[in-house]
Amino acid sequence: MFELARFLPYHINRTGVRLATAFGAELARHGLSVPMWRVLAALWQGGERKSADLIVDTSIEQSTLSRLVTTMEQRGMLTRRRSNHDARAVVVALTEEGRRVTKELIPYALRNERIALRGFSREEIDILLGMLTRIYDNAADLKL
Amino acid sequence: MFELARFLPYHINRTGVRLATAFGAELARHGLSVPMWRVLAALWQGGERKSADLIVDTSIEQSTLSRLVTTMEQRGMLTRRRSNHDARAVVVALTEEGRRVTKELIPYALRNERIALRGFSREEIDILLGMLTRIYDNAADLKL
DNA sequence: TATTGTTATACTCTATAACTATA
DNA sequence: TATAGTTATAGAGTATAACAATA
Repeated sequence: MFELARFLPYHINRTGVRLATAFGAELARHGLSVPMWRVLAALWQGGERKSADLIVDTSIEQSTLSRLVTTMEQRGMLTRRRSNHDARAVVVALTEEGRRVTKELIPYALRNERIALRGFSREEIDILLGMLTRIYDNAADLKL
Repeated sequence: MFELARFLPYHINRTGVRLATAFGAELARHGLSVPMWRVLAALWQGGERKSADLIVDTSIEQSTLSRLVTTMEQRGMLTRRRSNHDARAVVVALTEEGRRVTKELIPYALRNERIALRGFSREEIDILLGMLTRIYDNAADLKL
């Protein structure tokens, strides 16, 4: 009827916690938190995103993101400016320093991923990422 | 070099956050948090676990778990007693009320899982759970 | 001395709502 | 009126270390 060992959210959670804890320790040595890394990683491609996009990209809640961006702005990792197209929206962009620290951390992130996926074929990884995307999309229908 | 869309921790995190947020809303209507549900779910099979086991089962950090158990004990969901075999260890057990609320929540949990896994075959689910377990095991080697 | 768990502290993230500004 | 974001506040989780009890 209900077996924890076959319950998907259980497996997702424990795997996610383990990955985040390990990388979080490395991030802490660089003075960063995991949510900060998520913002940097989301900004890495393209270099800038609207706040609304960052909420989607990072799964960080709006008010948390707003203050996180303030902190990171104060530390010189990114800039915040109003959008030209819609002055209600805010565009967040990496600074040179933000790019530097992100570039410095990417090898650690990829190394951890490689270890986590040890023994997986390229094909298996594609299948896994596809499944996680399908679940993410399906879960949009879960009622709050 | 680094693509967020192909980065495993990114997919794990956003899927986990979405699942936890949706079920957390249901739990809140029962006066519970997601970590509380994790404790209940871990205790469901067998009805009791040592604190050290619960840390593994729930991925909740030791001091957080200790106070969480205190809260749940005060609310009558579970009991805490010293182990007979080793009086350093604490055994946590569901009360009748704890069993009742867990039993009440299981259908919601299973319903959410069913929606999240919509379109998946039984075979695919087995493959997915197997992959997540392999990643979890591999990730034990990540250095902190 | 080592292990299991509790408590204290400071910090971060979340949730909610009130607020500001722009549309 | 609606939308994007900020700020305020309270609550919950995390990290670390100090502490107590037991081995």
